[in-house]
Amino acid sequence: MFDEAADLPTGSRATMKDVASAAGVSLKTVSRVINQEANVNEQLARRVRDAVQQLSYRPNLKARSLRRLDGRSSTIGVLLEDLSNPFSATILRAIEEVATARGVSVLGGSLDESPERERRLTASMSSHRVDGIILAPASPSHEFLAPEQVAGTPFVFVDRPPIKLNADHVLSDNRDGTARAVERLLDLGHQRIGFLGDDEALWTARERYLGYEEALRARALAIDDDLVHLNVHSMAAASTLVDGMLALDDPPTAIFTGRNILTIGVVRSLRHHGLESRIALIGFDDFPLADLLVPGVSVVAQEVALIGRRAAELLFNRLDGDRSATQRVVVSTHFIPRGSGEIPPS
Amino acid sequence: MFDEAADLPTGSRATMKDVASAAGVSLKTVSRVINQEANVNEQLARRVRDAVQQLSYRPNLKARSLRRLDGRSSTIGVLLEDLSNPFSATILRAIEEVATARGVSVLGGSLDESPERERRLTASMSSHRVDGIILAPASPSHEFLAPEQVAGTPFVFVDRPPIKLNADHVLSDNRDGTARAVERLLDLGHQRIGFLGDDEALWTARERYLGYEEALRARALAIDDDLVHLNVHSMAAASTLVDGMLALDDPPTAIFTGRNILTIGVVRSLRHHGLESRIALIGFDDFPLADLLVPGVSVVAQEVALIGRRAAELLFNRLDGDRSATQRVVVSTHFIPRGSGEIPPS
DNA sequence: CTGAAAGCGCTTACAG
DNA sequence: CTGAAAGCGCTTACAG
Repeated sequence: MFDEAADLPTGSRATMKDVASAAGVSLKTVSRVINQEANVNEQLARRVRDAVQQLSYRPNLKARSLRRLDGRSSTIGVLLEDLSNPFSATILRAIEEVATARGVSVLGGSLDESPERERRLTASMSSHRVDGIILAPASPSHEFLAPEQVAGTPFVFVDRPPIKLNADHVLSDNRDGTARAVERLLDLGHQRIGFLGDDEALWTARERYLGYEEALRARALAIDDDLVHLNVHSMAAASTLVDGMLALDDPPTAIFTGRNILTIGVVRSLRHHGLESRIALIGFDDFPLADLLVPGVSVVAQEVALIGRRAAELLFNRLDGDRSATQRVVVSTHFIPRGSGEIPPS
Repeated sequence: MFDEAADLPTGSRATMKDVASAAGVSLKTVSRVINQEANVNEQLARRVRDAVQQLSYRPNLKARSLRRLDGRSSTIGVLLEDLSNPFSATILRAIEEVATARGVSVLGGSLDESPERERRLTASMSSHRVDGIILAPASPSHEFLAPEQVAGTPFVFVDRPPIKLNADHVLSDNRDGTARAVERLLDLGHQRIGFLGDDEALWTARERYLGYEEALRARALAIDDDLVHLNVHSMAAASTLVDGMLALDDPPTAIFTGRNILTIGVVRSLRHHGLESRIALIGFDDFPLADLLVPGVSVVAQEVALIGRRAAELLFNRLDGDRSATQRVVVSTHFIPRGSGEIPPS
């Protein structure tokens, strides 16, 4: 079983030099065969390939990229919020698809909304000399990445735009998607529409709130502070806030949630009060089984995989030499009616 | 904004040599400071640190690992089924946690049940000279990895054991977990329990079926072929098969599903027939919102993050020099009662 | 405590 | 078409 590697001591790997002497040719000839350069005698090439097989030789990319003029490592860095959440996981997978097709590997990392982790992991990626970085940013300023950019590492931001840095980015149309969904509720006759949103420090949370505000303003409706809650971080907090809104003298007839865990919190509260079929609900972000709940939960869905793919395409375009102006790509959200968003005011 | 990097031409990075001349010291002194070796004059060290800052210097890990005796790249490879599915994503994240704490980066990849992709991506990891590989395998034999192992790359398998290769692995107790859940149904008085399972080629699918068989045998109950369906690949297929079982003269009073998407297919079918509160259901693998369905879906849950963590720990133990015998770690599943599994036969 | 030389495994730039 | 020498950015092994 180990015969093929018997020529080398255990624990060490064949080098190009080993292949060269096994094949009885020079180092350079092996390099030519490995890199599929033209003009190699077929007989020599054969001997080289046999030796490669024999020794289980694997070219050392670190040595290659150290010497190559372009210095490419065939690696990109992908830093997202949390690789275990479906949003980040889907983006990573979409990027991986594009990268693998080009023979490029992906170094992944989770930032957990920590600016400190963002600094540390971008520095680490930089030490690995990745060819480029795709980043769903966590920090309030990306000035610190300017030296990396100048040194030649292209950055593409996803989900949130860069701040104090000029770089390509791919975003969802958070504001428009929200405004159009809220308009639907208004069209059904709802006048009192609650809003629950995530941390105001997050660009996406602010944009979604602005979409809500925009839709109400367009109908000349005032914002009722009793119905608006920002900085809601958990499912439980969302439930509690809805409990409170339902106890108002003039409770909402519809609710819009700016994030899927908040949507689920609202579903729990409405169920608890037996109101899930009386009060309308639309959530931003789709989630699994939303269609199996009763009623099905209507959502503004993001094209998550498309966001990842576009980001990867932008990055590889830059690596292919595209020097044109920085791009902002906006990926459209789409509304999925499932029942909860189609309930009229009662 | 770019002043700090002004000393170097755009598109190039500072090297240790640049830092050395900026600080007016030798290369070796810079190396000492970067690697935090003792016995460096504090004044020189300061000058070096200033120059590092000034030039935005980042040590080049590729060059470092090329020269270092241990050859470590501070990178591990993680190849899973599909980085976008919650199971793989959770494992990846758990591994990342352990790796990051040690300053090690993670190269991730999806195998999509393709043996060819497994070969290609392990070879790619090998070319990147990762320090070790964690693998949820897709191929029917892992003999081809023996040369990599001999060359010194440790492998840890997750979710499924290695075949024709001796390597550490971390598994769930698929068989026991299933047997114990089916026993619960038997204890409730169920005699006709349907089983829906995934592709028989998958080790986990076979184990879960064996658990079902074991539980029935222990009660001297015969397996009824009309109630057992293996090689069920999709939610829709599961629904259709349940439709068929329900039309039998002697339909099942309970169903066990070997995978979460099959569980959801069964829920759909039972609902369609209005039987979700009449026929018991237990699924292998938890899924989001299982508790929000009516009735809640009882499941055999895996400790997914723990599987990832254990795998990472095994791998780093090997990298730390552990030469003891190959280990099999079995992580216990646990039953979560939510209602659907507690329905008695009618 | 500091540094000059050699070498990791490749590719580059030249010769022949 | 093939190969010997130099060098990528570091660490190692020695001197001083």
